[in-house]
Amino acid sequence: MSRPDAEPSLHDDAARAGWLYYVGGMTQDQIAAELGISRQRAQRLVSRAMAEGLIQVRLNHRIGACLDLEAALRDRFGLDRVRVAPGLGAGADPVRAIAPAAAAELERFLRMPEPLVVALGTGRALRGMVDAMVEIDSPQHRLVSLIGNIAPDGSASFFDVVMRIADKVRAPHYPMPVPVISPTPEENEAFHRLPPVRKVVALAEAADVVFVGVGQMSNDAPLLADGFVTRAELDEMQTAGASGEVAGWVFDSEGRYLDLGTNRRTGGVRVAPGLARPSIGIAAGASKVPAILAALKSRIINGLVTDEPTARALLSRA
Amino acid sequence: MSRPDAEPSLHDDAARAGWLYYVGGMTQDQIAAELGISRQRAQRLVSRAMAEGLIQVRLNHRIGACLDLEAALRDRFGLDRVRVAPGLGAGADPVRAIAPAAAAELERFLRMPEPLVVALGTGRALRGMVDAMVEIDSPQHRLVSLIGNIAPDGSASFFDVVMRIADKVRAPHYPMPVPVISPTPEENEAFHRLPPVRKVVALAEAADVVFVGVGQMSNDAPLLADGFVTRAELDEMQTAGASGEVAGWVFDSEGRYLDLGTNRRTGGVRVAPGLARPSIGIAAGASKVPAILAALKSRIINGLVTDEPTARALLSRA
DNA sequence: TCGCCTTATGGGTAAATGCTCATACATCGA
DNA sequence: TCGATGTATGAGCATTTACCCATAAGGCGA
Repeated sequence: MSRPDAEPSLHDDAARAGWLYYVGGMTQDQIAAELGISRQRAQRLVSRAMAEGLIQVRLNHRIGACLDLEAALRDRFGLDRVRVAPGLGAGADPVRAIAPAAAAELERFLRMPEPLVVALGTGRALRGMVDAMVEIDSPQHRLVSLIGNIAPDGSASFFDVVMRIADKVRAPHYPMPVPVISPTPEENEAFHRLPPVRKVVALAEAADVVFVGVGQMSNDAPLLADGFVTRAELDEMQTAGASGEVAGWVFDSEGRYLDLGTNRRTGGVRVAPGLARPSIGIAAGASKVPAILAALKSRIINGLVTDEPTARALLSRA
Repeated sequence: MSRPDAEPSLHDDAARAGWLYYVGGMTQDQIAAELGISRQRAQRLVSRAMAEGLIQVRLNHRIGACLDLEAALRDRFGLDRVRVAPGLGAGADPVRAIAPAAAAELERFLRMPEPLVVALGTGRALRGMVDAMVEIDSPQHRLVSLIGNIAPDGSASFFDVVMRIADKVRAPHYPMPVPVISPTPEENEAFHRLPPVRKVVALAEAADVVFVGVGQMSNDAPLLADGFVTRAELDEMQTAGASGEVAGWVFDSEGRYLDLGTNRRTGGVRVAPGLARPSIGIAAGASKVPAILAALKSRIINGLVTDEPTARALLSRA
């Protein structure tokens, strides 16, 4: 029995209510009458539509101050693509601010007709970007992960961005079937000698465009919070000048990859600095400023999506 | 640097306020505090951002497209009630797609406490609607058929919708005890002179709400397939510009009833065009597009339940 | 089957929002 | 200079929305 959606699901109702509210400009009373439900239920549906990201809001105007910051960043770091989203005020999660802009930037590439290989890192920023994306049918592209998808506890999907994007664009996708960080260099190498892994690695290295988050290596490092490195390993790398990481690979304040600590056991593909293909960093937040700065200096990334306060901080420290 | 401390334009402020409101989820009070303005000004900026399209809202859900189509149909044809169900893909029976939506629409009326007279046509679409209906005890309403229930072979129930609905709502029901199409105008008139028939006709003409299918008059006409008209009669009416039919009454491409062919011998009640009471067409399918278009033009129906591809076709031909 | 636990529902209410209006300010023309 | 005209502002108020809570409904294990 193929009956895809015979009964209007909760999502359908929520989407409809949200549409009537935000697009149709109706009050919740009117929506309740229209759908034959109570006002409270209408309110819950509308709020659910927003919470689940069924309703997407974007700013269709470049605020002058942000444009100025973009131009300044472009000048100062020789960037190809820069987007600065308005800040949301202290205390707000900067991912909320940059997600729509990041999604728009990714969609730009996905809408190109010629087939592209898009390489992706992980992290909360990329996760937010994907959530803010619309569904877009682009089966001509290939999506490849830069970073292993096997977490320390063996679970397969952490912030598995590639899978989620692939859902939305219906494009072939290639997760990196290795541990994010292996216990020993030998085990890491063993994984990377496997032919299927070599294929994915080759694909990632040949990517036409790269989207990555940027992690700080201060005490609030995502690598530590997510259990990929121990406190001792973090200490060691901090002492050696670790400033940030991209796709799990740690670099110093000049953006030079370190040859120690977990860098000897990190799986997947390191984003090569200084290449011509677009390499877009998606990152915002005061604690990430030194890391972003370093990645920009060595051109691990040559494009940036960030928010207003982060942009200001980058310029004042540069 | 390009514009040292340029005064932020009104648009900039509006965009920023709208951003903080819709993306940041702040209250207008908080925005006012953040930007150092009065709450009223914040409110005006937010509302301006929306009015000028600085803030774009879109729905990231499959039914989003359907809602857009509904709005377009409502605009284009001045309809009161429109539902567009998501298409089920080529090859699938469109009745399957629209039946749940049609049932929901009918249930809306049946749930009303005040007694209604509901007039019904026949056809596969209405049959599907009834099958998709839940049982609902509404003895306050009366259900009346628009169309005769005597088939050419003398059998009484073909797609007899009224009986089946009545089963589900346990409401009094009034079949139209005349032939769908009589052999001669005289026989038809003889039936309609009978007092019981006149009562049913009067009831149908006073209906508070009408649900009908819409039949095409191309070579795959339901009237022909079900043996109500002969091939010769169909030819004659096609030559005269027949475009579709509602409850057995044939009309041209502008929705004007023809005065020839079987229209002179059709029993039951013709749905009068342009009345205020809801008259909901339940119809989908590529071959029905010209018929639906005609019925919409002359407002034989002022409401529509259809599916996505049909909705698109209606709009592109309109 | 019963009773417990989780989840959904609708009433009530405080907070937030949108609207109207009187007023202030500025611009422009006589 | 004065007045007229148009526009922006904030106060007050009606409407709308969000949240809390008591209760009902549904699911699940004993």
